[in-house]
Amino acid sequence: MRTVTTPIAIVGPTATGKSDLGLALAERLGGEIVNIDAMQQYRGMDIGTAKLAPDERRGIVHHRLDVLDISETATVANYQRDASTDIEDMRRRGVVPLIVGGSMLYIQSLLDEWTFPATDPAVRAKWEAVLNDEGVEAAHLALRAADPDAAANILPSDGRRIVRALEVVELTGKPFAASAPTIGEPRWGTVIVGVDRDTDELDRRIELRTERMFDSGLVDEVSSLVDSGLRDGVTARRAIGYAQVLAHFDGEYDLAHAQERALIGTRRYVRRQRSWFRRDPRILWVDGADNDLLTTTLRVLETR
RNA sequence: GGCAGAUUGCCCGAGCGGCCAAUGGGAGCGGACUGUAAAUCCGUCGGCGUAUGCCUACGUAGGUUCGAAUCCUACAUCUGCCA
Repeated sequence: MRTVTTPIAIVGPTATGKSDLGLALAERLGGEIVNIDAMQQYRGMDIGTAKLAPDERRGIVHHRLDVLDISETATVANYQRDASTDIEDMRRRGVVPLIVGGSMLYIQSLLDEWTFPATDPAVRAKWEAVLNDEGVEAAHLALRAADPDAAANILPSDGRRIVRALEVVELTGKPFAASAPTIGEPRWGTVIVGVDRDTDELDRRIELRTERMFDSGLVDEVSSLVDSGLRDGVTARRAIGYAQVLAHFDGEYDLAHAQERALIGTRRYVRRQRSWFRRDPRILWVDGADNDLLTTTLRVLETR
């Protein structure tokens, strides 16, 4: 049974209307927002991440927003720790935590109490060097020797995940579980609401939104972020929109093409989000196009 | 007006007599996913349907051949050069 401080998560593909719903619920229920979008954690990444401007936040407190410097590496484990602290504090204060965002891994690691093995820059650098110098086959071979089960579960071409597995095995001396833990009872009894929309309609929204981002200064934003170290980091520069504008700065293609690539990247991101969320049976889906989404959502919440 | 070259599946682009429903890439669609996750990676990709099967397809129409996306002819459209 949902209580006053049971967290509510608003998840789903990008551009469906999660932020608005989050705000409406926060106003109605007396809540605060916990952002669960990896890229919106970055200070200065505003236009391209569709971040709510301070004056659009209707006075609602937002957590986990603008908490990272552009050159810092965003990590799930840090997010998990910090967001948990925020949420527990809110519950003590009698505030409803509204967890709003679309970063799939972040959501699940927060609500399913995943424990992430440690990381070590030196060890990771070592395996990354193997990956870069000797190739992905060599890295996979190394993993096969160190942890056959993990190697069997990670495709021989997936360099990123091979490196992480090698890192974990070396640091912990234990095998790396290369698959996600089973979906269980959500932490804090969190109610998970998913917002989605008809694909054609969502595609149109994404197209409009991308156009608006480029028209309203995304290029300038990226350019000023470059000055403050965007290229030095490893996470922020890969964000959709930012990566394409950077490629444009590097002369890879013209601006129109950058915009086109950003649009396509967003669309594909939506597909990955859906494919991830589809397997989570706990999600209560609502339609972002609903004329009275707040009422519908409140009704859905009452069933829990 | 003349000469030369082009026309391939949703898009780009290989193929230049049989091994072609047609290499590649992109898009689309599906999937994986434990400290970069807006990341990283995989599959699929004419239709029917699962059969060493049928149908429809390489600009259009006809022809040569046992057999054509590939050769020939005409037409259409586009591009370059000459007028």
